Amino acid sequence: MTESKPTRDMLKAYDPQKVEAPLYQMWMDGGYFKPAPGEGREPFCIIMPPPNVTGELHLGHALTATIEDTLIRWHRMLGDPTLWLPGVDHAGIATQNVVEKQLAKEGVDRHDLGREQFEERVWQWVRQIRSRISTQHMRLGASADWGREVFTLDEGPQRAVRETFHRLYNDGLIYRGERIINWCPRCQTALSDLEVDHEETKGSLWYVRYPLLDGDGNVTDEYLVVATTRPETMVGDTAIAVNPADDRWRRIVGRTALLPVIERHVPVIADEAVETEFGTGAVKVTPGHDPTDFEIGKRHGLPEIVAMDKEARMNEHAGPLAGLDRFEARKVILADLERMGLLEKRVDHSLAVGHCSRCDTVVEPIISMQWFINMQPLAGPAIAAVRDGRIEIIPRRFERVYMHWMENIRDWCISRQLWWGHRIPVWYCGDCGGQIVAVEDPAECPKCSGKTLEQDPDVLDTWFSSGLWPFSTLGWPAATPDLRYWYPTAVLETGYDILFFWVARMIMLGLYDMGDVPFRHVYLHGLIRDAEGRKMTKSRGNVVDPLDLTEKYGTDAVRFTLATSGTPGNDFRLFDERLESSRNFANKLWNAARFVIQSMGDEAVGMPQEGRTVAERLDWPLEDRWIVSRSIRVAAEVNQLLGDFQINEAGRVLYDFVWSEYCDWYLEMAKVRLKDGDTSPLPILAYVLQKSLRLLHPIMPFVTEAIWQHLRGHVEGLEDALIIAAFPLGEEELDPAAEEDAGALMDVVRAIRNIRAERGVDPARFVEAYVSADGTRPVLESGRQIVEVLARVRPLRVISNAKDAPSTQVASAVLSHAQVIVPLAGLIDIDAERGKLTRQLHEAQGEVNRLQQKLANEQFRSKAPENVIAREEEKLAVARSRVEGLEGRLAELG
RNA sequence: GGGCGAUUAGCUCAGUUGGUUAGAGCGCAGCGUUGACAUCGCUGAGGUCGUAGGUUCAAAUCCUACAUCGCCCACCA
Repeated sequence: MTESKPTRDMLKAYDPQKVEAPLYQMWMDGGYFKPAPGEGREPFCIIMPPPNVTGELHLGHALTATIEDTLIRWHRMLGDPTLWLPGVDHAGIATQNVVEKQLAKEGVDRHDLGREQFEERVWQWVRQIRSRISTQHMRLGASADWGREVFTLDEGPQRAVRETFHRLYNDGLIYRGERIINWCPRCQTALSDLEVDHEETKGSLWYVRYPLLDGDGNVTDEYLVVATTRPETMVGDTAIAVNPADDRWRRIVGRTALLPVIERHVPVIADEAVETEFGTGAVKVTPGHDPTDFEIGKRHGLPEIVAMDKEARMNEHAGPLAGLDRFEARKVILADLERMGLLEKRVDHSLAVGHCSRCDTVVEPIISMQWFINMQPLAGPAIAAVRDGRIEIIPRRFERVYMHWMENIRDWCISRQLWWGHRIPVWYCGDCGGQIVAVEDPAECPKCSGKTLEQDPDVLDTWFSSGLWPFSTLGWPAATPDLRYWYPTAVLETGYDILFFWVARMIMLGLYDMGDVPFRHVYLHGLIRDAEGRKMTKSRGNVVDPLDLTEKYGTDAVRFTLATSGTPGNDFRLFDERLESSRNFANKLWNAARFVIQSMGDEAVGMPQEGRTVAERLDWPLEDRWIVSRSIRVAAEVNQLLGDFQINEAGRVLYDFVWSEYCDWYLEMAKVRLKDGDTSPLPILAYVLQKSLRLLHPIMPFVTEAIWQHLRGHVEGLEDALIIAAFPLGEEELDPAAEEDAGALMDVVRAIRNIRAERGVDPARFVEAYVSADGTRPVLESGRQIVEVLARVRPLRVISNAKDAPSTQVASAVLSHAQVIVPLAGLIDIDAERGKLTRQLHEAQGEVNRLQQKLANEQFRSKAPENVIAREEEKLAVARSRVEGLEGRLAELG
């Protein structure tokens, strides 16, 4: 293709707002987000957790997008066929609530509109939000294959839902029945156990007397005291229960008590579930309004009385309480009991009250006809999949959490009395009363051919369709090539807060429908908190819009911050300072590139052709060998870290390499030659720069691509776009000798700078310096110019013996491989100098002693691995030479 | 009631099979603006790795207990 000469005038500061949108467009136009075939390489697929259509994306989504995009871009650059499949979730109850709130502002409720119109109203909302969500993802740089975006209510997923329901039903795993469920009186629907948040609440425990009856049903003087936190549910009592092993109560088991207020006769029964320690050891049994009591009731065949309506108002079974709100009813019945002399006492008691996770209303346990999935048969294979490693959860500790939940799993109430969602694919025949479960809408009753069919009005829990997501998005139940190729997917990445809601169910349903796990790795990220460590919530008003951040700091800065602020599974706080530092990093990279490009002539620079082995690099200048070796090491580390999902560490390694090594040292070293008109560092500058861009691109796609496009006209052999450029693997040969030698050289520079700073030498002034360095002498000879320029030394005298340097009016430093002596007439305080050297000598001597002891230890000698011993010996040698050097310096001082 | 996480520099956090003198960012102190970057550079100060035991040649890292904070799960009504 034709190389257009890109402009060399890069802006002085990186301006994200100028480059991001055009670059994203360029990637889209290039079709780079679509999977490319990769010969013999394993496909890499991530199904994006579908954001709810309840509103804008929040920081959690930005974190998800950053982590997933990083992995996706990395694999794409590795040459793997890579698919990131985006989607959106209809989010049944949550979305319905959002739209209902809007309606409330208009003074209407959904019943005023009717089901059809209400649904249309929700669809309007969905259309609006969906495009906003995709746009936001694009602003974050998400390289998802937008052409495949799926919505949970699309035809495909709808089909998957019906198919799965049908299969589960036929296998006897879905059933309909009257069970006690969690009812939200505000949302007016059943909830699953997971949708109930338990809040520790200070409440009361009331001790109520229940008179006992004699054999003829007459009230006696005897009574029984039961403790309850919910006196209003008394009206639904159908028994009193005590523990069968409780001697205090054994004699009254079998007798009958009189339920106060209602005056119902209830039996005293014995059941193991009753704790003898609690209250008086006797409890009221209310099967209609308490899960435990429901179980007791089943065991003893007790009547079940539901004494509340859908809004949790007391109903006709509540006697004198009928028509009262449940909390009002509590007050009334307590007053009645008090008046009747049946309220013995009240004590403080704290209890966990269930609240609707969507609207925070106190949930009412209530008996209701609902659809359930029998989970135990599904949980078994899902437990096995994690246990035998077919699925790995990162971090590993969540595997235990997962196991615990799975092993104690309870049936899942999947029906919701909502209008927004997947309608339950069950029809009831008006003629024969038959129940039809079908994938396609039935035209007539298969039993009686009746035509008056009515579909179940309820919808499914929104997580039912989410549970099918890894394969419903790929075409299941159709046997599509996509499904065959991409399933099981590689990684499922999401917050740990939806491990049970979503991850666990995908695993169970994936195994059930597909016969294979839905993904190999589950990566769980932590929650983002505000700078004070608080959870971000709308009510607290501390929610941060990720797009505000990208506007302020640039997308790459936001991504880098999110990617490096925390470790898998741990919450982290978001700080402005951190974002600033990330923004500065992007700018640093930009300016380093600007310098490199400006240093180049009109001729495109070729990068070093040789260099895979150290032998090919031996005649290069030391600093070139050093930075190239470091870049190889860093590339290898980054691949390793990304493979281990340690994105934060990978980011840190790259930050340090680019800033502290490439910019702070190599660029400055290269300038020494460049200033002399020597262009020989250019190929290395270009080589390390483009390599750094490749390595950073997955985390910081915009600034790296922007630089790449500038660089392309100046450097030969760069791919058209960084997004599809090859990722460096770091497989070339390392050059440890160069790394060590360059390290020694930098130590000398640092030591001289230190001396200058401590003595207050005028920064402009050149100083004379002596370096005695036996082993590193050739290094210093060849690096003389670097030391002279970077430490402002003139001249640098490399000597073989420290004694050959002046001994008066000098400042000195003893390094592991060299001694530095800087004559500074008039600036030296001998006492201070002596004090400093003496202190260092003490430290060094201590080090020598410690190492000597360690090495003299027979246990250590015999048990520690050889390389550890060798390293300790090397350390001892270094420490000894340092001691000698320091003693020498002190002797010179006199 | 069970379980999990955190506790490392002034602040926020890294530190993944136990093995240099425990690191970074920000902040702080001193110095520095003649062409990459003040969104910068140089130099530096700052930590008995929560406490107490234990295992080990060797512990921030493994084990036990405890403390503080946070979270999850749970049918003592």
